Amino acid sequence: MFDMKAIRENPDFFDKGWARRGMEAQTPVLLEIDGKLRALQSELQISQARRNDASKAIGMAKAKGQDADSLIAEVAELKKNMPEIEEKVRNLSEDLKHQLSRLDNIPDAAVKDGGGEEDNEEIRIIGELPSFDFKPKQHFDLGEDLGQMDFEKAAQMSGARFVILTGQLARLERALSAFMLDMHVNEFGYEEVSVPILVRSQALYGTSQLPKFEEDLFKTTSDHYLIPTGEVPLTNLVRDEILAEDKLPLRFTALSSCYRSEAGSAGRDTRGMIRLHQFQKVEMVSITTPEQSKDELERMTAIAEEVLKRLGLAYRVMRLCTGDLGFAAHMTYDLEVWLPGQGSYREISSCSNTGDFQARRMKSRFRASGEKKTKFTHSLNGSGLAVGRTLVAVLENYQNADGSITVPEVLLPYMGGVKVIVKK
RNA sequence: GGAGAGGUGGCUGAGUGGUCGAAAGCGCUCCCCUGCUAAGGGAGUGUACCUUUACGGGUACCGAGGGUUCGAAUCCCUUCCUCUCCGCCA
Repeated sequence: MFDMKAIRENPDFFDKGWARRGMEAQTPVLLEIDGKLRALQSELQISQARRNDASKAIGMAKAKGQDADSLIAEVAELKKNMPEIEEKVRNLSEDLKHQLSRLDNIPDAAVKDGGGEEDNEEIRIIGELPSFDFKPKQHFDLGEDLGQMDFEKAAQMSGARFVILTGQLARLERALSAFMLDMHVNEFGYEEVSVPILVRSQALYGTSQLPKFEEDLFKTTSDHYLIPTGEVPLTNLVRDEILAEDKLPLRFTALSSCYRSEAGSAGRDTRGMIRLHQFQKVEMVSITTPEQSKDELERMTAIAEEVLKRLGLAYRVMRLCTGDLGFAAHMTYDLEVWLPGQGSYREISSCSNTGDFQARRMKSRFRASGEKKTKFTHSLNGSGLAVGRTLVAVLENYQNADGSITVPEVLLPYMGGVKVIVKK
């Protein structure tokens, strides 16, 4: 969401930004609505001011027992046109808000122009690809052979794109979550939060999944939505807040289930745990000042990378090009982990700086001490990491010739003595 | 689910149709006084938008959205939320 005043002052900047995403110039329409709206607002305000003055005079006259009929008649006359103007103002401001809420964030200058995934920039490649003296299997074969990953039972009760983990694999998922959370909380200053999974539309509007992407969400009969990411409740923690500058940055982390309808991805990643309707994710969210957000994105990305490093997983860091950048994102780094079974890199984390884009939507502001004016905060979100996909990565990278899985060393404290996951 | 009560500024809490953006207290900021901590005195202290070179002026907002009225924090309707009791329940 953007400040209409900023658009008014520098329309070229915005049109150029949107052009980089392949969008047409938006400001002519916006400026036209805005111009009409402000003209009518001024007109309305003049009438309101006169009405207020007259009403006060009526009050005073009546208090003194004087006759006020002529004043009342004057206001009645004045008010003849007001409802019409009021309605126009209401319609125009709703229209403007609607238009603004559907416009993508402007990409950072550092983001490369591009059409899609294929144009993303490779920033760095970390870790050595593991070598096997046998043909590495994919995670679903490994999991099913271990007898602890069941897609059929899951399909029976829930349909496609669900999984059931049992035994050591269920424990491994829990271990991964706990390992990640402990790291964020104990070493990197994140506050752990336990969040609602069901939220109302306004929360999703704040983080900008709504109004444009409703089809990607699950909705309940009580008009709640299931969160597609922990970003939603974590970022909404500062909705309508005016924070003291010295409290920033705020850093939150949460483990949550995430729910996605995967509308439009029929046929993609149909096998396995890569793309499910429900998955676990450890999310990081930072609320910062405008000056801090650039560095905070690097910091957050580094923390997500640290999880992969400690797990001994090879990965690469991609900076998304304009064509692949999410709606709310100003700049995004994707972390892609190496999956030897699949023989490719797959996204396991996505860290984004949204600038003040979300903050404007949810009115999250801060004030420097002594300053009178408030400013919008910046918000960032990143996976640290997607737990389900991390489990996939561990299985494929730590598989042995006999189909067993060696537990990565950092997870041992969480595995209750289990060093190797074997068939039940 | 049933029955009630209530949502006011950073906080507590007045205010049931008229000069209320809102008393008072607390907190906070600045100043004064007091030979350092304490106490006291004075001034200021919501958000957003429009307008103005500036000083300033205007509008809206008392959970949210409608309505009544010359005039609404106050009356009416809808809705969300909170609390109490009962029921149910992890």
